[in-house]
Amino acid sequence: MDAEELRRFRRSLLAWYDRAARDLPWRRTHDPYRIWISEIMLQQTTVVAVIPYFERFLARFPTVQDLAQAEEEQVLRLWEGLGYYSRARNLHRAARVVVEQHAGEFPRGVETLHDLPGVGRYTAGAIASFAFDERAPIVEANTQRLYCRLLGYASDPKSAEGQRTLWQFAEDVLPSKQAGRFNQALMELGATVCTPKSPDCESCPVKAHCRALAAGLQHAIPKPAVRPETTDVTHAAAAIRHDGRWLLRQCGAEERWAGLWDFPRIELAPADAPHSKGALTAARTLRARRAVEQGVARLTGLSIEAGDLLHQLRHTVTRYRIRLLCFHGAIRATDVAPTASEEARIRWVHPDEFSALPLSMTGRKLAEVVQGL
DNA sequence: AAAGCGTGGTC
DNA sequence: TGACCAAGCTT
Repeated sequence: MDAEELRRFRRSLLAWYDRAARDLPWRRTHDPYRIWISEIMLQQTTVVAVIPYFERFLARFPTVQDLAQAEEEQVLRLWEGLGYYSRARNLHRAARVVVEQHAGEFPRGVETLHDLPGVGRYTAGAIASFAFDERAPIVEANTQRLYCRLLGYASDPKSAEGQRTLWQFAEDVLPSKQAGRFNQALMELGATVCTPKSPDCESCPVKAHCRALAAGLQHAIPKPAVRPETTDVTHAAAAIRHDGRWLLRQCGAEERWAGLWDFPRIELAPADAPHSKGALTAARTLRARRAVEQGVARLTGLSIEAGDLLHQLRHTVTRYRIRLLCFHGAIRATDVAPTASEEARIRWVHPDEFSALPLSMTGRKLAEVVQGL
């Protein structure tokens, strides 16, 4: 676009945003802390899912100081069910950086923001422009799709060349004033008009500037990403009660759901697991029980006996379809002591206290099952 | 630089 | 039911 077309584009977009903008909680403030929280929560997550988490999180941690002083486990507890839990751990770390290295004052400037844990190129630009009105470009899912269509960019937007092209456009298109509002308008257009499946080009305020529409390619652009196929896996867990309390274990740093609590759970070798759609034969059930006994011993240092199957469930996560077999379990001997590191990761929990811990998805589902026992 | 990381909604 | 998608970042 030449300078004149750029001016018309900006004017049309802002005029549309004036009447079409959704009223979202994080659009009612310029507080960088609140904007930061919202941006982290919104990473790969829908607006509808985020809103209740956002309100609850801010009520519990109104300032960056409150967040920095909290225990990580309490931060994770407010994140439970939102997914991508490294976001919560990074958020907590970053709050401590802001308090300790920036005197509790949120840093300005894309580069300083980018240094915070969990803040990448997009999020740094978002905070800088929304909170401080800096002229910082952004590219995320909505704007990536929008820019691709406006430019008629038909190659892979995720490639190095694609990213160079899109970030360059994101910068070129930004006005020198009201950059934050303009970035919001770009995203809003992508989210509500220039949508993935059936873009509403008829009512688009900038359709006159869209190369994809001019070529009739709005459905073919952007080029869809190739997705990895999902793999079937079987996990086995043990539900072990002692004095009315259940044995839970905190997932380790290298595991899925790191930092969250779950019933002791292992992945079964294919030989010990039922075929993905097949029935669980007696022989395989027995092998799964032996495997979960060994697994619990390794994870907790406790000797247990696995009994009948208590519950089965399926859960899909990223690229794995997990089939979970949960067995009743009983402590075999009381004189076995976990090592210190195992000890730190296991807890006997009364059902009334489940809600005080951040639970993994499988932990949450099984907690619900054992509530009724 | 490719792979890992969650969950819920929609079509 | 399953594929697709959502205000990405880290290693």
